[in-house]
Amino acid sequence: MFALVDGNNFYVSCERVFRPSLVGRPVVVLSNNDGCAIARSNEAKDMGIKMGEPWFAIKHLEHQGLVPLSANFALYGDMSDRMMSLAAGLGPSQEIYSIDESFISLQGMRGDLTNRARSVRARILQWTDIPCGIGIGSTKTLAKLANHIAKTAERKPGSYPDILAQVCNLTTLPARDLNDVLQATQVGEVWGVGRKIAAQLQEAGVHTVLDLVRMDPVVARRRWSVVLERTVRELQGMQCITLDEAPEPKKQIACTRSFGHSVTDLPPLIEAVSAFATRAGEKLRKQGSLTSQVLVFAHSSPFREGPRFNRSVVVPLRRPTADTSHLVNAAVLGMRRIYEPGYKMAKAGVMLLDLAPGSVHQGELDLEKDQVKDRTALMQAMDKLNRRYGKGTVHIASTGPTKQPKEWGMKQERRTPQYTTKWEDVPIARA
DNA sequence: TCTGGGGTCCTAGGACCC
DNA sequence: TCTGGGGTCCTAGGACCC
Repeated sequence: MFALVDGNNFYVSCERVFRPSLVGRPVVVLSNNDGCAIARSNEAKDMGIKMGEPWFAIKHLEHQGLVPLSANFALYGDMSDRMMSLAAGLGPSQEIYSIDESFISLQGMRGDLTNRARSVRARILQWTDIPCGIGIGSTKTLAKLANHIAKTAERKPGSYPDILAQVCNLTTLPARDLNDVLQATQVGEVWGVGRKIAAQLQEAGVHTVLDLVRMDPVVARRRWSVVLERTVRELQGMQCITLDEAPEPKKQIACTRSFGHSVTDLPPLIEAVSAFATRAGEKLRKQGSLTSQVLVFAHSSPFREGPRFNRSVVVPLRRPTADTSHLVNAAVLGMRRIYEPGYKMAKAGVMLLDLAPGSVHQGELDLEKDQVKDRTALMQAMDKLNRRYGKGTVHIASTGPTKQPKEWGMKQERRTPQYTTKWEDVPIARA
């Protein structure tokens, strides 16, 4: 049996912790460059704002009280750590699935699990100020579904029985009530059923979750895929997806950004991919891997008129490495290769592919020992400085004096307020 | 004028090998 | 002139997730 603990409107809730005046008001958190809405408060959802909607299309709602905020990912990561450590108290093992969600195994747990979940939810709210929903089911897919019901029952009274609000335990629901709940839920709400598959299922007469539960898994596989077959079986209570406590290291690492305004010249593109390669290298060293292929891409805006540009190139490295200077060189080489004047670039990025375990100096066998030490020490020093003083404080100079991101039209990232960087610094509210 | 970023898994088809 | 069958690896693209 599994529980899924999920912070409500997570980024908005994090902002409200430090700005309580935003409680009860429509709030959106915007992506990089304030491009589009990536989190919405309930009030903002009620205004009809969709996930991912561009800011320019909803800007007029400011007159109606909509509050836009630039994202502060450092803060959200910090709040996430606190929420996760409290959620872990629900059961013996935990899988952190995303910044605001974790699955908890409830295997071997005795007693009233619904009550236990309610007290964990209350503790998270009291200690972090983050409201969350908890769903319990016999498989991860059912726990996800239960979580959806818990949040929807709270946000839209009458959509489901009130008793299921905030904490929804499907394992203790009488069969008839369970059927009612499944019938009241659209098939597209199921974890693993996206827009495309949902449309195909509707076409085939499968409208509600109840319809999907009653589908023959063999049919699901034949007409769709093994993925849908697994989903159907999970909904039927057969565990196909296991808890992943310690996720494998990433198989690829990306750093990509849209520009604040279009970029046509080569030098700013080179600076951009240099910065991306630097960031990607930090992530690479953090998980203890080496890369042997660097992919560089740039493209024009798919939303704008004009000549389209969309190119990428994979630059092989002489040997696996995690050395920022090699990554930057490869990224610059790649950008020079794909660049062509006359196009308005809207986005570029660097991806590290073909990752393998290893530390930075393993790829440097041809260097003298002292040089290896220097290299490693240099990379470590850079990582440390950047952690302490903020991303991009130090980086490899690839084209002379380095510029700040804002010169290619990007906003500086918001930083975690100093007083929230450590768990111990946070005053804990007492009952 | 203005439209996020970072991942995973699965499948089909081609290249290549014996 | 006749030209198999099976396996693996790689890549691109699609669908999904938050």
